Amino acid sequence: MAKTSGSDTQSRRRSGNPARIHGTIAHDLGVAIVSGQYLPGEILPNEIDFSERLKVSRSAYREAVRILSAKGLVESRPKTGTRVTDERNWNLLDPDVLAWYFAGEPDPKLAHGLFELRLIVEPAAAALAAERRKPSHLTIMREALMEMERCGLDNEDGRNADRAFHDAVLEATGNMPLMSLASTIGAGVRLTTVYKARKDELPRDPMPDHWKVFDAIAAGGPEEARAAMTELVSAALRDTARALERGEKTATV
Amino acid sequence: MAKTSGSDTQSRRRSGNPARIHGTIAHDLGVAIVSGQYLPGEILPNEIDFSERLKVSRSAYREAVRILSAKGLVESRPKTGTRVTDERNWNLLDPDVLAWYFAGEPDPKLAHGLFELRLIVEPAAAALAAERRKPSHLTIMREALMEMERCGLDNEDGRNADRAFHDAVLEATGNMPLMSLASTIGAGVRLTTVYKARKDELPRDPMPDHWKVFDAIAAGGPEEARAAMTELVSAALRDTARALERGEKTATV
DNA sequence: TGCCACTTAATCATCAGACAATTGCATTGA
DNA sequence: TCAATGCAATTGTCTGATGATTAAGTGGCA
Repeated sequence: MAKTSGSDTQSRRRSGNPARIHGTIAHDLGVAIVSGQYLPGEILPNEIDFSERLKVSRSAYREAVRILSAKGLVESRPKTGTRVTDERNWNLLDPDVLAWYFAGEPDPKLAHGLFELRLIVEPAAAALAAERRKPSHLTIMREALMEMERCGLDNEDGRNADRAFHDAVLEATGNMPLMSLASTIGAGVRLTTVYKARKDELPRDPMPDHWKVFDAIAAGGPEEARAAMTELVSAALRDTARALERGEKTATV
Repeated sequence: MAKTSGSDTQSRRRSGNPARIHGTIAHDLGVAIVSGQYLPGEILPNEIDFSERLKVSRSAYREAVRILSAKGLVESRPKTGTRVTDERNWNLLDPDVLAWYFAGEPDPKLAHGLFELRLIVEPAAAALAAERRKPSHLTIMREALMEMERCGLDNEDGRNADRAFHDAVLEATGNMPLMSLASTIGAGVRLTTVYKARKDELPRDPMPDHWKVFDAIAAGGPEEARAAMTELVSAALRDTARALERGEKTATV
């Protein structure tokens, strides 16, 4: 277990808040668990020993465990101790858990799973958005795309704009469960831009696809929006596929 | 804030575990928040006062707040206090949060959102399952359906079997993010059987639709499975629609 | 042998109280 | 008007003790 950097809500609150001990412990332990450093079924050292080894108070450590428990990663019982739960119980849709997954080397299998989810959800969401979007949604989408054009996808601002666009589409559906998928979809979107950052490949311009989706949503054409989004995600998957197979990755995570 | 009953992982751990104080506080506070008793932006009483009022120690109360914070419901800062976050930040895909939502009167808008999600995800999942299911998955599905037939849907066992079937379909996709949606989809499934329990309406037999899905998955026909699942969910939505509009509900939650 | 009630010890759960760190806000001064 | 400063409220962290739960062992008994 090591550093503590990360963009999850635990180790670093939403806007530059200082790291709290329970948060950093939860982050570090969470990363250790999802990366397989502690296997499901394994039992963590007891609170006293572990908190001592981590050089923190028992209460701070316990709060960290509560966080992990709330996300389904561990389960505590008297006498038995705190054990890592079966992977099936992990709440993968939790933004922090997902962030912890991608803190290290992205798992190609999970990455593929995320793309599959995008391919299922985003076209349908685009169709719904085309029917329900309000002017404010269109404004957000337009500005996000313009920001993408201005920045490009080889930097953080551009990637955030990309994610903002996809978020806005989900938001425009007015469907709360779909909106909650934003962080998951966003992780998938980010994967594209990270994997694709291989310089030796021609960086296909993603903007035309994006604008097609936007135009369809703006025009109120559900099926056109669905088709355009399908094309967009498919293209992203194609661009990423080879890198995924090889498990390759570039610097900026 | 009142009782503390519930089937979430906080107030009652997986298998008859006794309720822990931090869990019951998290449950009660969580229900109070999602039911609008505390509005987003509102600030909770400070730890000392509130824990005193709740008759629990400050540490137990703090652990409860950590749980809520991990699920995105609240945010704590020194000096400011602990405030309820914007609803957009709530992790609706978290099994506990969803359970808390439906602890009281189900919100028709949310219920509709869940059906929409089912209509998007489940047909696609059925198609994937048809391609990838293993014999073990088919066994689980078959047994779940037989259990459904044996019990009917007007009791807890039958409803659990129903959910087990839908879970198994997601499981068979081998897609981790989709599997994590099981609890969310399950909540949607449960809604059907709860809303539909109006005795004066003819209880359409749901089994043929279910068997059609099963047969298609077993036969390895993706498109047949997709179509059958679409039909199943659509029918469930139709059956539920009127009750949803009227916001009616029956006893057993 | 096989089974049940009881004991035991390990671990988490809860409590109480103190002190530290953060931070929004008022106050002050230029 | 605005920036620097100090204050006070609140959460954050620490310490140490006691209670509750429970898996596993123990012994009696049929």
